[in-house]
Amino acid sequence: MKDIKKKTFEVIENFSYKNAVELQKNLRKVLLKTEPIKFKSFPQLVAGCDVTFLNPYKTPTTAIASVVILNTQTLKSELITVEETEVNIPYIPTLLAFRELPVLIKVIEKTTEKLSHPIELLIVDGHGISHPRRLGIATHLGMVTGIPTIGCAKKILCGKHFKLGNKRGSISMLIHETEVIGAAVRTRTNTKPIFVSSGFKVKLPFAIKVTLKLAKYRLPEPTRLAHNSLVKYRRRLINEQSALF
DNA sequence: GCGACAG
DNA sequence: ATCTTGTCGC
Repeated sequence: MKDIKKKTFEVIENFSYKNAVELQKNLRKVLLKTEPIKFKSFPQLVAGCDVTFLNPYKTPTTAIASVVILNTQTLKSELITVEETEVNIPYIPTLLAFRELPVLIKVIEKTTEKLSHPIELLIVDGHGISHPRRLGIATHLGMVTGIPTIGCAKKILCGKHFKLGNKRGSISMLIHETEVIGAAVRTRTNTKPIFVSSGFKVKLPFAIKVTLKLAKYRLPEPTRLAHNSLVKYRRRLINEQSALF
């Protein structure tokens, strides 16, 4: 996957809409030749990641990313890593990955240095293949790092689904152009569903199973805790800055 | 042509 | 994605 990382940074460093879309289409072809992993047992540790920005409406700005390693038995975090990077690409629908990937790759590499084994499974805040070109950020990140990933988004990017039951565990397939691209999953009774999809090397049924097992609240614990850690980190950064004068 | 559009 | 108070419902 060394080549994929290189190509990704080439597009980011000389960014254009056309080149970004072209890379997604090429990665899609590679993905179709990739065999999913067979998980023999439920992983002991599952990672989750999220990104925030110092000023989300301004470009360039500072991107901050967090990875949480979660113990799936206790649902407690075992390790939290945060990293920062400058970003020059704005948010463009369907091209989110090009804005958030550099800081995510950085924080994942830092996390891996601290661990004795590679990350077995990673839940990403965003879509996997439930994307117009089937190449959302969760899929792209998995292909760059080689880590099996699951996409968990709070809103639909594309596709439709039938109504869900109101109870936790209710599911409805997300369909786009007659294809199943993911699922709307009710992780909490009487709460809006989230949208789960295969990212990299993980099949949809397992992605749904993991998501439901790790979701105490609306979002699965790995991504929820990653987001919480970023809220605290960002607040601290902003307080330090305003305390300077 | 128009609207929709993860974070 | 951020900011922001109270308010409603489980």
